[in-house]
Amino acid sequence: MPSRLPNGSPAGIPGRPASSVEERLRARILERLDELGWPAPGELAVERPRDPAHGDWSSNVALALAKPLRRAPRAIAEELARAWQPEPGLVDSVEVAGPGFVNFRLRPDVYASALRKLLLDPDAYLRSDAGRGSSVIVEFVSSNPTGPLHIGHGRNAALGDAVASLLEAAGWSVTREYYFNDAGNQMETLGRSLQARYSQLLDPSTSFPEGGYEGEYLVRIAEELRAELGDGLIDASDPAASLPFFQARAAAVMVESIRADLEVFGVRFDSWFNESCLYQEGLVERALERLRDRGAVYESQGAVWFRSSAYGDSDDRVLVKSSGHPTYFLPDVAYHMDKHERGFARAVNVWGADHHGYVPRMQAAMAALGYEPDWLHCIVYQAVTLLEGGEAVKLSTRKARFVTLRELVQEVGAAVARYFLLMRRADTHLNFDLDVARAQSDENPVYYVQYAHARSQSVFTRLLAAGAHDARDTEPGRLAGANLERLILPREGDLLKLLAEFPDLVREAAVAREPHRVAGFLERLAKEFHIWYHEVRILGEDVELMRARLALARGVQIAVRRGLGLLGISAPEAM
RNA sequence: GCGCCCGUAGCUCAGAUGGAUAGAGCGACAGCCUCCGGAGCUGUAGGCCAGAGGUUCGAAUCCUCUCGGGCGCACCA
Repeated sequence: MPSRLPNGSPAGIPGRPASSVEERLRARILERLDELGWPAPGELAVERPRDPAHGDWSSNVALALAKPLRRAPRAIAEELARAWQPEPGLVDSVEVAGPGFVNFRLRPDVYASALRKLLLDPDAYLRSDAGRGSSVIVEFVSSNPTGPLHIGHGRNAALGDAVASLLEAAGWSVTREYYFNDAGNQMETLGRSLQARYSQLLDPSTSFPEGGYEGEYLVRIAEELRAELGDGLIDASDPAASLPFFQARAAAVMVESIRADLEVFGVRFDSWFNESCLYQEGLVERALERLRDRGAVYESQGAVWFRSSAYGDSDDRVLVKSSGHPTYFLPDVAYHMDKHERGFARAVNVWGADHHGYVPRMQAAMAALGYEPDWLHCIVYQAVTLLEGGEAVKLSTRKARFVTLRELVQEVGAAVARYFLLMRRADTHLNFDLDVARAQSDENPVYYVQYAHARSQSVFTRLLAAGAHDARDTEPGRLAGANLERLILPREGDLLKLLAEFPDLVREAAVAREPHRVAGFLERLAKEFHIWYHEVRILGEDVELMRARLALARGVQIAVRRGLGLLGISAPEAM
C-alpha cells in the first residue's frame, strides 16, 4: 500500500484515478519540470487552496525545488510560470504568489468533463488503482459471544465495514471476516453462567458464579431452555457433566444474536472464522514450530517464550504457559499466519483501544515469521462515551447496565448510528450524544447530507409531474449530454470543482483507512448544494440551462449516494 | 513508574505529506417562505491551536520537556 506515491511517470501514476483532475495536473507539472531539466521533487503537493484567490489548484513545487536547485523559490516559480506553454487541454492560467506558490486556474471544460464521467459511469469515476486488484482481509468486530454487542462494538463494525468498502473502491479485492474465540475460558464462564441461571429457575437460592456474566439475556436463554427441554437438564449427582451442553447452547444463541444485530446494523461478513479450527487443523502447533525454526522461541521457568523484544516489542511474551496450555496470543499468531497462507496480500485489523498494547507484539510475530513490515495494519479506535441528558451512560458487559447496539439502532436508526460512529477520526474519543442523534432537526448532520440527496430527487419528481418531460430526461446518461457550459455561476463552479475532488478524496481516505474524511466531504458537498439550490431555480423556461442544472443536481446526488454508500448509510429519495 | 492515544471557538470536532489570513456544525444573537421540500439559506459574535523550548524560508502539524484527560502494561481473553 503506497502511502506515498511515486512521482516518476507522468503518463500514469499508480494509485491515482487516471481521470482525476488532480492526477492530470500533477502529471502536467512533472512534464514541465522534465522539459526544464529540473528534477521531480520528492514530495509534490497539488491541492485545492482554501482561498479561491489562490486559484483552483496550488502547488508547492517551487518551494520543494528550492533546496535541490539552490535557487530562491520565488524565482523558480516565476521561471516555471513563464515556461508554461499555452495549452488547450487543462490549464488556463498560472500565477506565482506568496513565497513561491504556483497557482493554477483550469479551463471550465475540465470540470464539465469530470461531471460527465461521473454521470456516465460512477464506478469507473470513483475507482482508483491503489489496490491494483490484490487481496486484503479486513477482520473486525471479532467480539467474543459472551453478550450482546454494545456501542463500542458498533464503532468497530462501522469502521471495519466502511474501511472495507473504501478499499474496494480503491481497487482491492476485500474479504470481511469475523474471528470468533470459541476456545477460551470466557466461553466456559459463559456456559457456567447459563447453567447457574437455569438452576436458579428451579431453585432461586442457587448461587451465581464469581465473575460470571450477569446480563439479563442469559436469564431469557435459560427460560427458553427450560420451556423447550424441561427441568431435568442437570444431573444432581454430577452437575459438571452438563456444562458442555450449556456452553454450546449459550455460544450458539449468542453468535446468532450477534449476527442478527449486525444484520440490523447493515454489516455482513463474508466469512466467520472459529478459533477452534486452528487447534483442529494443527495450525497452533505449526505457528509455534515456525517461530521456533526462525530462532524466535526459547524456554524459561517451564514456559515457552517468544523473543518479541528482538522484533520491536518492549518485552518477551509467553506462548505456552508452564501448565502446558497456550496463551491467547499463540492461537492469534496462528490465525494471522493462516490469513497469510490463505494468500491475502494485506491484512487489516480493527481493534479497540484496550488492545493497543497488543499491536507491537503481533507486529513482532509478523516480523518473526518474515512477513513484509506493512503486511498487517491495525486500526486502533478509542472508546465511545454514550451521552444522554448530558450524562455519560456507563457501559459494562458484565454488570449488564448498558445500551446494546440493537437498542441503539431501534432508537435512532442504523443510518444515524453509523454516521455518528464514523464522523470522527478513529483515534479520538467519541462522544455519542443520544439526544442529538434522536433529534430529527438541524442539530443532526446526517439529515443534512441525506436531505441533499432527497432534495435533488424531488426536483426530478417535480419535473416529471409537470408532464413535459419523461423519465429518460432525468437519467444520468442523458443528462451527460447537456450543455454544461451554461453552468457559469460561481456557485456552479464551486460545485463542479468539489465533485472533481471526490475521486481523489476516496482514494486518500482508502489509503489512510480513514472513513471520517468521506463524512467531512459529504458535509461540504451538501452545503454547497444547499447554497446553490437556494440561489438558483433549476426548473425553468430555458430548457438548455435547465438541463445543465439537472445534470449538476444529478451529479451531486450520485456523489452523495456513493459517499453515503461507502459509509454504509442509505440515501433516501424522500424523507 | 513505563508505553500508546488525545488536548484547536461556550459544546462536539475537522484541519491531508509541515504551506499562504485557523475552519465547520451545534449553541447564542439578528434576519429570509406569493418561488423546484424551511430537515434549508443569510449575517454577527466567539481563538495566545494546553504550556515552554527546539528544527526551518515556513509549525496546530515534526522533536524534547512540563501540565491535564483516556487506555494499556498477566504464564487473562
